[in-house]
Amino acid sequence: MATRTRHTDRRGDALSKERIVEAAVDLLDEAGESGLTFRVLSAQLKTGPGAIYWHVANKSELLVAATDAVLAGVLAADPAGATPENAIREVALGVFDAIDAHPWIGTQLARVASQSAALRIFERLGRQIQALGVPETAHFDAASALLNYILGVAGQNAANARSQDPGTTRLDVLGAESELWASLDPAEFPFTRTVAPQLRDHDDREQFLAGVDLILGGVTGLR
Amino acid sequence: MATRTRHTDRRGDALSKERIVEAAVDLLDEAGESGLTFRVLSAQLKTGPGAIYWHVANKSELLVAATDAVLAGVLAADPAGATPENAIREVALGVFDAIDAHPWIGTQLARVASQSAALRIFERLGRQIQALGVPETAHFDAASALLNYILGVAGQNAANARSQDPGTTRLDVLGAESELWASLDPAEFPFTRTVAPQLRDHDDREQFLAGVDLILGGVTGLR
DNA sequence: ACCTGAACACCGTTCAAGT
DNA sequence: ACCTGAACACCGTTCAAGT
Repeated sequence: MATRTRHTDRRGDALSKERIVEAAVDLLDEAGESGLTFRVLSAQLKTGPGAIYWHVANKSELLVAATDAVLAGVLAADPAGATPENAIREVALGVFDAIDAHPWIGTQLARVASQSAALRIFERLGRQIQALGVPETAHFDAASALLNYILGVAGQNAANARSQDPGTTRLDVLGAESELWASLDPAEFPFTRTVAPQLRDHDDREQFLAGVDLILGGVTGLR
Repeated sequence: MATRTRHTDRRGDALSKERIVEAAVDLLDEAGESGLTFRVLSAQLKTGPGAIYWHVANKSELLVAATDAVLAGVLAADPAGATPENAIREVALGVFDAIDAHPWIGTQLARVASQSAALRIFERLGRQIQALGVPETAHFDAASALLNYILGVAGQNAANARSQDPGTTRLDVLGAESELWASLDPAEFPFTRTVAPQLRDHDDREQFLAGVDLILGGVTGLR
């Protein structure tokens, strides 16, 4: 009745896919996407780069596993929203906030089609779409539209995070971007210039939700 | 009154940013994103890798310029749609088709926030939103939602293209994916399984348009 | 079975030297 | 002003050799 398995955890530092993924997530969070290197990662795990390949096929698989690991937590619980609309907002915001906390997830989601993480988001969204009482023929398109919108925002937020100097705040970025928009050629960019002042004090999260609501509005309009 | 400039085009092969970008686009189209290398590119241009750096700051700038070059054509003409809705569909489909022809554009658009190409798409969309007759306060959110949706699809389509073996057709991919969906755990993926049969004979382009229409439906519902 | 770490085949980028 | 191409500082990945 020994509580420990055969010989793996005599010491707690035996290599495993979980430990590798965990270390990769830490590295990505601290050093960003360019900070994840098999050399740095293996040094952190006190081993050689080759050892990682015993547990993980390649870097791409490692990134997928790291994304899954973080999003698993977010998507574990069924959304508690009282209405399907609220449940969808909840799922969307969960992904949004996860990307806010771990920007590299955004890059990963935007890059890799039909990865298990994206599939799980799709499933969650679809179930709530089914509860919305719209024609069945519209379910697939509706869930797909929501997913693609979420993945689009994911990619852009990740890009924003990547281009930010460590010191700058979200407000600095918006201010600079707003000035850039205001300085565009009025003949070529009339709309963007009109909207520039709104950029400075808009809230990314609220605008993200507004987009979700526009899609929801379109879907419920089919009833 | 010589028609040729000082000494640059004595021969037509003098290096310039345009020629470099042109060669980069060709290389990206033929060999994919991983095929674009400063060594291969400079060999194609019959020069050394260092020469490129006289005209282009780095690889990232080259990719941005290549994306801009291709999308400039797509976004040059004002959309001819009779209604704002149709004009928006036209812009969206233009981007969609450009990505279909040059998948690497999708990756680029999904990766780089506020790049000039994305800004031009945003502007085009926004102008038509203004013509839609919805409250002004909604214009920014509406244009942003459309752009993010388009960029999300862009990223996924690029990812699909990247993961495809050169031989496989779109139908092969859909067939395989449909089977994968159908084989998922019914307890965990009820919605995705329900929708799996629709995947096999659905049309990416039509589903893309359906998503645009859902957002448009949400926006016009604000009137 | 699992780990080690040197070595391979690449990258993007720099820079002294040329014209 | 513009080009050349060797060299630098990295990568991901492999693999013979160890335990």
